[in-house]
Amino acid sequence: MKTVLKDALVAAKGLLGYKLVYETPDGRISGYIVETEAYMQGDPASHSTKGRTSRTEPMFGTPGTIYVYFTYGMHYCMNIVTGEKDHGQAVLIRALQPVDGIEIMKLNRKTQSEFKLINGPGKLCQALGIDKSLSGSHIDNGPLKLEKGLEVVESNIVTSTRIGIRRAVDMPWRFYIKDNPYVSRL
DNA sequence: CTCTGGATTGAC
DNA sequence: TCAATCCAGAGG
Repeated sequence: MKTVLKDALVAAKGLLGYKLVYETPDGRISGYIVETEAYMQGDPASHSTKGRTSRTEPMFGTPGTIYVYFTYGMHYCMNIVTGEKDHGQAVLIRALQPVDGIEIMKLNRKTQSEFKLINGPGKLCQALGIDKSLSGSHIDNGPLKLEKGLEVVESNIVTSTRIGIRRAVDMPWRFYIKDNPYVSRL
């Protein structure tokens, strides 16, 4: 795990196929990571680019720290911090292929379609029931964990530009599993 | 304190 | 194509 989180670009690709697991009082919710985006140190599109603030403080923590932020007045998005402590790098988890707790997620998301359950960063947090309170926790000692999942070979990874950002729009730092029906979009 | 805009989503 | 909805961050 340590090597996977060595750097945001390495992690964004390397985390594809990993199983993201969330232990809740109602049961285990999990899914395979199928889509990610890297936010680098000094990246104009990253929340960390302007330095430490109360919101982005977790981004400067040790690799494996969870960073959750609230946006557009209604959505949470979840990241896993990578790289060295104090570098401010992270990987945005954009989509999962549902594995455990599918019924719970359908209730959380108010939809029956398994394909629209977690095919976007805001939907991911809604499906799992994640909010800001998890920001700053760590995958090694919190309710949110990573486990080995699918094997994904380099030739099955598609690279593209990131979605929804205004700055650094040309950086090819979004990655997803080729032909996977659970990604947010092609 | 006020103002602006956003790593989104779902409805039209 | 666009409104919903509210907080972080910047500026006064």
